Amino acid sequence: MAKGDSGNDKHCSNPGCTVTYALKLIDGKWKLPIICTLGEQTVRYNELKRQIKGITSMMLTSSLKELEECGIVHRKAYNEVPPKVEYSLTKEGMSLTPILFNLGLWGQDLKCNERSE
Amino acid sequence: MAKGDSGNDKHCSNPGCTVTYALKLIDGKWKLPIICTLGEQTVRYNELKRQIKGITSMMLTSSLKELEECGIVHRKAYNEVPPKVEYSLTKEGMSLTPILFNLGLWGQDLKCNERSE
DNA sequence: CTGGATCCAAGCGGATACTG
DNA sequence: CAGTATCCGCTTGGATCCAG
Repeated sequence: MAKGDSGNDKHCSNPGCTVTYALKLIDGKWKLPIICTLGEQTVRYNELKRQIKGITSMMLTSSLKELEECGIVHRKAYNEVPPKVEYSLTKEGMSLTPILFNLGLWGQDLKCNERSE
Repeated sequence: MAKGDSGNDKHCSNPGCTVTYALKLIDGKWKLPIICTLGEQTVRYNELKRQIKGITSMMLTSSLKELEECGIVHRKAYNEVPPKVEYSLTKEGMSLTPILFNLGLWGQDLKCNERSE
């Protein structure tokens, strides 16, 4: 609609391709695990790292930063020693959940069909 | 549930992470454009290539193959000379559309909030 | 017309070590 | 505790050429 169009976003004829934008926000190996781990709770950095098996500090930090920048995750830092930072989903982040749930149902459906090949 | 679990799919606590599976199916630069271009129609290979600006034969072919293998796209080849192959969405593919639409609405919402930063 | 094969560049993500 | 910095391999996708 405004600027920021890099050339070929005309394909997704239906919603104007905020779909592509949305998918980009949750793209990357760890975004989904982070979002799901947060859920309705407020979780500290190291607690996230502990619960999400296999993630490194770097990936956790950078993923959280991206999720924060686009408004999915809220970051609250306490000025204490030792440091304490809590992460939680924003209301926009929480509104993703039902959509992902539907997507999951759809995926489950396709998974079944796969077995009949 | 069966085999095929590569280690850490336990994160997405809600639907069991068929979400991750679903997202993987539509992952890649061209899957979405292809799905949206197909829509309700039946489109030939070269017509797809023409409508999806920037895609190469290779990416179109491989993307279509993956979409076909997972049951999103239907491929119908006519044994003719010159060759004629038509692609269309399966009913599972079409059932994705409303979900993507909701995802698009969600993305649109986040896009607006972005401007206030 | 509908692909397949090969080569190559860029980016994502992993491993490791370090810091306030 | 909560990150940062650097290096590096692997995967994704693009360019080009070839084929039935």
